[in-house]
Amino acid sequence: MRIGYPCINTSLKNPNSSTFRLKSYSEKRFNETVKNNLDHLLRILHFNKKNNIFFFRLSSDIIPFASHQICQLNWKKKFETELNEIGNFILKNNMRVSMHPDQFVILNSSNEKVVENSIKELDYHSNLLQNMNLLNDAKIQIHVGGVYGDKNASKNKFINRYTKIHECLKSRLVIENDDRSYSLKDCLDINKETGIPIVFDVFHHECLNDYEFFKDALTSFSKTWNYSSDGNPIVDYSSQSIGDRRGKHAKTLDYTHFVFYYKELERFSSEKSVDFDIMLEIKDKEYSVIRTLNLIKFGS
DNA sequence: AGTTGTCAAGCTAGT
DNA sequence: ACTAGCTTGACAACT
Repeated sequence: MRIGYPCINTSLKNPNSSTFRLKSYSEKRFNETVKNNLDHLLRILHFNKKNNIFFFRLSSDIIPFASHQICQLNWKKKFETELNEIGNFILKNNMRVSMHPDQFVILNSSNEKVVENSIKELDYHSNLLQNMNLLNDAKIQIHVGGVYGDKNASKNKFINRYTKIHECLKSRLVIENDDRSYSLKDCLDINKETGIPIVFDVFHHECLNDYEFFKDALTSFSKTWNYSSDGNPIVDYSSQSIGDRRGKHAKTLDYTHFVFYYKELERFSSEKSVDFDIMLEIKDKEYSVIRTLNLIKFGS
């Protein structure tokens, strides 16, 4: 079971800008920023290795404006060396990475322009992972999208759009249950039609579920993964930030809450011979991962 | 140096 | 009607 964190490492300082405004776009700025981001990513991966962290979510901002018209540079070619080096490091160390495109990626949107932009953005994510020569276990996770007042119609829209995307992207794309619109059960309905694997977010599942037993949820979601090609089923973990609005992530690890889920996963794992990878969506990032690794190793 | 308004992109629920 | 929140605040202009 690998445990990881998303996008940012709070221990390492990034001395340069990681992105810029569209207004500030220039080839020079672009090249400097991408170079800096890739160098920094490699530093994070080294940090992770040193701390026995083998799962990490790559920021979508590594190549700024990659899917925007303004970006006409062949960054895959220009940064081939860096991309290869990062990919080799990940593969050599049996690491896994994933990505989570932001909220503007809506495959089931009723606006064709939004869909078009979404596919461009997904292509960028797919190209980035592809150019690092990563395995198909490097997933791109998105939410199902909007409801638009008719969930069934919107689910079907997702299914139709998904069937039309190209195989390379398909081999990486996965959906995640969200906390307000599409529950695990909704995702399973979509999986039945498409075969798309499901990332199971346990916190979202607390917020929105269909009263299923937790064990049944684990069984059904893990079955959507073809372990040999997709890798271990991914679980997203976070907990409620106390006193804040429902769905807001906690700033630091809720020890008891995490242990409950970890033990459930561990038990399921040994019974069914399924291994999971857990993504900790906690504001203090690698610090919480290191705490959980110590907890598992030393039991305290 | 520190503060603050704004940033490519969508959608939902809460106020 | 407006805003917080979302996987992650951070850039850039201003004081």
